[in-house]
Amino acid sequence: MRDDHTTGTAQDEVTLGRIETEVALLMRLGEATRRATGTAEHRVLDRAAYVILRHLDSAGPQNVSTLAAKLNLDGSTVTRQVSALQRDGLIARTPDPADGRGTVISPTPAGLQRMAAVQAARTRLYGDILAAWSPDDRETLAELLHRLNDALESRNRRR
Amino acid sequence: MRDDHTTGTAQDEVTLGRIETEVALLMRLGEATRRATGTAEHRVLDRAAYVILRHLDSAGPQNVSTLAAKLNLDGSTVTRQVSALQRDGLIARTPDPADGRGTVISPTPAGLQRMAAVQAARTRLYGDILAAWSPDDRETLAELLHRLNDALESRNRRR
DNA sequence: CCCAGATAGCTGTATCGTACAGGTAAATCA
DNA sequence: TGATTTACCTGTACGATACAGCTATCTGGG
Repeated sequence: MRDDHTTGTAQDEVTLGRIETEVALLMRLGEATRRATGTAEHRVLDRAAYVILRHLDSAGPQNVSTLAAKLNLDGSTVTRQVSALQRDGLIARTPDPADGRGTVISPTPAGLQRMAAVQAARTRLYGDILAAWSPDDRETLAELLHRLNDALESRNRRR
Repeated sequence: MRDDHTTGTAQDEVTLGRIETEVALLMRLGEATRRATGTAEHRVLDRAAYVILRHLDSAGPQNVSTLAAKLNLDGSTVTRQVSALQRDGLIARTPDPADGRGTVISPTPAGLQRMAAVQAARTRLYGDILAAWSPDDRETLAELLHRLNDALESRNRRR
């Protein structure tokens, strides 16, 4: 990459460009990995379902709109995801006692179990991928990714 | 399922779990950001088109199969992406002089210009998001993401 | 108390990215 | 040269998503 861009210390521009590149690449690779890994056996839980179950697990039962807002998804999308999850017995819908329009979505034991299995498989996968890394580097990666996500999230919220 | 995995220290398991979580989150946020950012003005170039143009830019003109292999995509997918790019004047197809079955895909000036614009916008976005970060931290993030991608890629290739 | 608006969720429809199966034409090899 | 492989395209299907429009319910000002 040449120094196309003037502003700020050139070095910083370069670094930002690298980050942009690497994030784009990671998204592509992550998708490919998920596709390759999932197709085989745990086709059981596609990406959307997994994030919904994770969120329900960590944030507790909640209704569709809340879920949609948290996940940055349209309500209709979540409605459909949730329907599929219910069909598969992974979540339950109960009428919201406090609001006749709402339904509260909660994970079923089967759903939690399924989610945990996928999570464990993914964690194992990362263990495999990062086998050669030092604990320190892993720690730093986790930390920086966390901060990156925080930054992305607060920026998304701000607009 | 505690230390199913032996090798190491519970702490390491925890770190792997965090990495798994953060990567999943990043993919979701990245999608959301792209959607939010892109819709407004540079709806000009969706994700798939962008990665294709980037690849053509960095790796030079090449035919559909090569491109598909590099991008971990099915040939038919790339065929269609390329058709759309051609329709929009962003790439050109020329018959492969060395192989009558093949077509060589190359970016047009318009395509490169468009790609550079999107790339610059994204880089600017990261500059914005990471405004509060020290150059050192940015550098480390870029470096670790690069190593993570390398690891993911070689793992994908290996199977 | 009632109605006007807001909100929760669902359904219809559309788009995008992707895969797989099957076709045709060109290349290659035994 | 004929069988096989390769490169690409087309048909079809699916998953994830958005937006628009619908119904049922809630809520706040008269």
